[in-house]
Amino acid sequence: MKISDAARRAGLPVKTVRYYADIDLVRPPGRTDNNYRDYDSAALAKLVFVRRARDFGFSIPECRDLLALYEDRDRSSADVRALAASHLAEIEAKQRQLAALRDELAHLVSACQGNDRPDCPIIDRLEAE
Amino acid sequence: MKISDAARRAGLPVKTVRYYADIDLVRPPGRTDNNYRDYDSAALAKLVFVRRARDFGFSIPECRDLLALYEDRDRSSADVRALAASHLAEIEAKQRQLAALRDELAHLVSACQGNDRPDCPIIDRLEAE
DNA sequence: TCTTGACCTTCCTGTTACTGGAAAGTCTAG
DNA sequence: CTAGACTTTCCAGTAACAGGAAGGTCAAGA
Repeated sequence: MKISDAARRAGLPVKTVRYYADIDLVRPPGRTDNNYRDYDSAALAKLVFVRRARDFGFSIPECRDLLALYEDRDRSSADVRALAASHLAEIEAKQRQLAALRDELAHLVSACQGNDRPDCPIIDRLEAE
Repeated sequence: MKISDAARRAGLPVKTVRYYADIDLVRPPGRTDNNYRDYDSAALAKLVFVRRARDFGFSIPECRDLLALYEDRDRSSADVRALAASHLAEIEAKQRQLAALRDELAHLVSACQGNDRPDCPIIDRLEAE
C-alpha cells in the first residue's frame, strides 16, 4: 500500500505519515522496488492507533509508550491505565488553569464598557499598579 | 537599568526580555556606553504589561496589539474589549474541547481494571475496529 | 596589579509536531 | 510521448522562548 493510501485510510496527512516513519514511530514494513514506502495492514492499524491517541491529546512519546503496550500481548492493563491516568491528570490540571483564566478574563470583559472612551478595566488590570 | 534588573522587576527571565527586544515588542529606550541595553521605567511598565497579558494567555501578536492600545491615550475601550472577548472565545472553545476529551478519557480510565491482565478498554478504544 | 566572578553582548542550536516547498525520480493514461 | 499525479529526499519555518558558546565589561578583593 502506497503512503497516500495509508494516509487516507488512517485519516492522516501524507506528510505526517512520512514524519512518523522518520522518527521511528510507525515505520512501513518495507519499500517497493522504486523505493516507495510500502504499508501493510498492521502498519495501517498502528497509524490509526496513533491518530486516535493523538486525538486524545497524548504526546508523541506517550504514543510511543502506548504503541509498545498495544503491541505487547503480555501487557498488564495497569500499565496502560497508569499512562492514561497520568495524561488525564495533566488534562485536568490544564482545565483548572483554563477555568481560572477564563473566569477572570470574562469578569474583565463584562466590566469593560466597550465604548469609545479610553477607560478600560482590562488595560488597568494588565498595567503595573 | 540593566537587563537583569528589568527582568527581575518584571518577573521575566533575562532571555525573554532580550527576546522581546529582538522582536521589537518591548525595546529599551537606548544602550549604555558599553552597549548594554538600558531600560527605563516606561519600558519596565511595558514588560510587566506584557508578562501579565502573557499570563492571561494572549499570544505575542495579541500582546503587540494590546500594547499599542495601552500606549494609545485616544484608544476606545471597545477595541480592547473586542480583543479580549475574542481571546475569551478561544479559551472557551479550548475548554469545551478539553472537557470532551477529559470526559471520554476519564470514562475509559475508570472502565479499565488496571490489573496484570492485558484486556484494556483504553487500548480497545484506540485500536481500529 | 591581577584575578575572580558576575554581569553583559551576539550568534547558533534545539524544542513540538508537524507543514510547505523545491528538485528530482516514477508511473499511468491518453 | 507527454501531462499529471504520484513518490522520494532535504531544507526552512512555525511559537516563544531556553541553553550554551565565545567573548567583552566591570567592581571587589588578595
